[in-house]
Amino acid sequence: MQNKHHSITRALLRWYRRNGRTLPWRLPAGHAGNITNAYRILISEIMLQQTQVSRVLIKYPEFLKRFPSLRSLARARQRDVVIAWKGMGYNNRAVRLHQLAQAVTEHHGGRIPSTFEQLIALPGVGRYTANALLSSAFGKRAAIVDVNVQRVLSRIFWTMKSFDARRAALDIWTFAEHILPTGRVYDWNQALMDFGATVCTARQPQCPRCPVMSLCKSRSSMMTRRASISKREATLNGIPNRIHRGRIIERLRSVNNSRPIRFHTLGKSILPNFSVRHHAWFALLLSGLAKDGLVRIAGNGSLKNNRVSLA
DNA sequence: AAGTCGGGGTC
DNA sequence: GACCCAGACTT
Repeated sequence: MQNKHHSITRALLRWYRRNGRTLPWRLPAGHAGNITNAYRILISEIMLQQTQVSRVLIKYPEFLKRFPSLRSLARARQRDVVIAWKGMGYNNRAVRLHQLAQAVTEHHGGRIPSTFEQLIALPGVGRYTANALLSSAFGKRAAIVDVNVQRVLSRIFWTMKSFDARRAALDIWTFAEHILPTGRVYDWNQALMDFGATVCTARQPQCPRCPVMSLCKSRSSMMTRRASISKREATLNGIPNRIHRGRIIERLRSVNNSRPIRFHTLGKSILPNFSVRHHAWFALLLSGLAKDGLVRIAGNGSLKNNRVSLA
């Protein structure tokens, strides 16, 4: 069994050397340990949370040009960070990233910390991102489990029948740490993610191109492990509230902050037929955005005369 | 443990 | 039109 792990590790590392993607935030295979800019890795990791590589590739250079260093990011106004975040989605990430930069400036002398406990204490940094930074920015031995690793490992080591998605989600971290190679951890982590993104894909896995097919528990089972049924979200006209939230932020990006937009004007730009019956719903969205620290609501008098801007 | 949080590409 | 995505955070 131990032998099998090693065979798989060897095969995937070999595959990665030949087929790994070249990405602007990544060191080439076999070059781990070179000097890396932790800030650049950080930006990539935050951007990549629930966001495809293809989109990050577009926004990454622009953002780095706008905020070349952690200090420049920490010094910036939050709304400028949110504006620079345009097109990325999940705008809360921009707020937390800005807070992170300020926390690092204040508590760590402007240097991104390099222990798990310090990293995971930072806003917007969870178990995955903390370990990804340890592995990618600091060359430490840390396992990571993202949606790719989750899928690749569960397919290789579990059959469809034996796979319990709920249990596996918890145990996969333990398992990933168990099979983590002693050396070349950085390449191994990158290899798992590239392999999941290009061969062992979610929808139509390219098993004929797989270097470990003969060792894979799920080979020939024709399974593409389906994601769990998505839940119903709160919607208006069938459009989830979070999409409307995004549209509000997008509208506010082009609003001069010294001249906040009126509640009613903002509403009409989001919903063409905006009227009184939408007021409660719209106010709920705005208060949520305010609670997240994304917008500021200046209230004077009635609801419809409130003025809104990016925080 | 379940909900919430974007947006754009793909099939 | 549903699925997918280098997750984090709240309740």
